[in-house]
Amino acid sequence: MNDIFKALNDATRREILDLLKQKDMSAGEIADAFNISKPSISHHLDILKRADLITSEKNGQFIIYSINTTIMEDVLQWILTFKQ
Amino acid sequence: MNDIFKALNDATRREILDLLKQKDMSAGEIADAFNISKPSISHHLDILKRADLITSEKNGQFIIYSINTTIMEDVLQWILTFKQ
DNA sequence: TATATATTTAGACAAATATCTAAATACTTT
DNA sequence: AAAGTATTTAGATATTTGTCTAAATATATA
Repeated sequence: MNDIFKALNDATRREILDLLKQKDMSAGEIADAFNISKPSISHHLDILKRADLITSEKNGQFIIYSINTTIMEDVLQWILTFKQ
Repeated sequence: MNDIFKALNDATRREILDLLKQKDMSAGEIADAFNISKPSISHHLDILKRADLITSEKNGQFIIYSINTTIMEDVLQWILTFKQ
């Protein structure tokens, strides 16, 4: 839970998730969507991956990232404990 | 949304919310539940309050904190955008 | 009014974080 | 094999964060 909230505590990373919600993307495509250096985006992707919020798969010289919605379920459950 | 995720990105603050989920508590009662100084807890309460996750009301020399579940709805909605 | 209790504010400090540039690794193409 | 493209790793740096102690503020009580 710590890793998840840590990962979500950054606007850039939340935007990355918003992008991946729409379609899988390579690291480069993701980086192109931001005004931030590729190494920094790579670091953000690493944090998201450690939190299991995304997965990656190598495809030739590209690395394709996908969102992992099952982890969101954990957050959802935590939030729901406050809903009554 | 930034303030909310920032507030949730700390185990102590999430525990404070878990406590307040059960009942309203004074700052002192909350502090007593942790092995952390009162000023530090006061600081955590401030961050939770800025995020609107809790409210406070003065009662004599005590300040009583309550959870504000309506803000959780915002997080819930954000999470739900990933659920399909 | 003086003392005790509850809480916050102020200021300091070590640890964590987001960012950068330069270099390394891995794959593709010529 | 050499050159180009994609991505990460390494190392540096400024900012943010969580914590502390000491002091200030506010209320209650003797």
